[in-house]
Amino acid sequence: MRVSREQVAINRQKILGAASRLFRERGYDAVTVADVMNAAGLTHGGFYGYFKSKDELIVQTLEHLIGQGETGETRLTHYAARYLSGEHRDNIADGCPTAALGAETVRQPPEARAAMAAGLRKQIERLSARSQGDGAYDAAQARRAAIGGWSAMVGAVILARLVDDPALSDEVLSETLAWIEHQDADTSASH
Amino acid sequence: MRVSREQVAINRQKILGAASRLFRERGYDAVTVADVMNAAGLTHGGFYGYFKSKDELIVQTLEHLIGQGETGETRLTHYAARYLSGEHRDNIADGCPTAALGAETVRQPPEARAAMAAGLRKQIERLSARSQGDGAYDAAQARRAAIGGWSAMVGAVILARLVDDPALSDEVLSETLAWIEHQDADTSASH
DNA sequence: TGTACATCAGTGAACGCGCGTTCACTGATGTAC
DNA sequence: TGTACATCAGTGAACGCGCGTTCACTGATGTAC
Repeated sequence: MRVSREQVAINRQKILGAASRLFRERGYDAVTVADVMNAAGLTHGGFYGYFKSKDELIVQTLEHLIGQGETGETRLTHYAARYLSGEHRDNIADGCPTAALGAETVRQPPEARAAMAAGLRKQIERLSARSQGDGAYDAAQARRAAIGGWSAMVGAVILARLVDDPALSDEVLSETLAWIEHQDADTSASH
Repeated sequence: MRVSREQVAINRQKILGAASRLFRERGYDAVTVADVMNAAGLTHGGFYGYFKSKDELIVQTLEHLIGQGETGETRLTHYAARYLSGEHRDNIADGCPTAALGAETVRQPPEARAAMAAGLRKQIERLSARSQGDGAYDAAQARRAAIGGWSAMVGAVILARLVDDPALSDEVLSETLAWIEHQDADTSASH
């Protein structure tokens, strides 16, 4: 049964939203086209009216995820405090796409990697932008802190999710946060 | 055709070796049982004489990888210099199992996660063990540096492999290394 | 040490299942008058 | 504004393929005498 243009646009968003959650939760391979369509309230046959292939869905889902620009905190240590929380670790379906899918995206189509790379650039710039008033602060140093801090955040969340012992998992998050904070305090103070 | 006991032991090692490389290179799902057996010089039918299932192969491969204790450098910054090199980034098949497979192992059997968790503990201890002669050096601080530094290494290699722009990829590696070195110098100097 | 038989590692065909993808069909939407 | 027809979004059965796993068979190894 045909459906209004407006509904088509809504359904497209529903499909991308469902794929965004499912891919992060289970990885690309373990999610079927039927899974995504069912989660969006449709049947699998209609999928190819929206996307040419599952690969194209992967690419567009990543672009969708990267596109929805994160708002809010950009200061490194404040950002890290939220990123390295138990809530983020435990909510992979709504969490950072890089931590959930970055490692497997290496083996995905070039367009998928390109979307992830664009996200990384964006993230480095976001975290490099220091507050006003430290004009003397070296831009190169801010960029270095953004790259190093971001690497540590992504790695720590991956490790914390991997580990089966809750105490060790918590320790990875809290110690990495403390390490980033220490680094940041030191760097900022050096001017 | 039957084969000597000795040959069986050799074949088992060949299978684990082939699986070690293939899983890191392509991920668990994209590697078939037949791929592994062919790479080991056998045919797929013989697989179930060695392992109960593909899942068991995954677990035993991880234990095999974790088990072969890394020798060599344990000082954080020296270790990081090798880890954050272009060679390591470009040789995923022989590289760090955590960087290659850590993220997807979250969705694998509990035994697989347990093997990875054991590897993490080992790695934290290895990198926490400071050289003799800084007895005054705080053990908690060494552990923090090991956890933070290791998170940054794993994250950076994953990001560097993901990114399609070679310049940005190199920058992620070198800046993360510089960041770890800076952190370490500062921490060590504080005593 | 030799011989005869039992064992069992490896082979390759076959099975069953689930997945991505296609397709004929349905019926509501959009459009032309 | 109403009516008649064309369009096309969504459905669900079906297809083809590749994968994990099983199995009957083969022939070299291991063992008992």
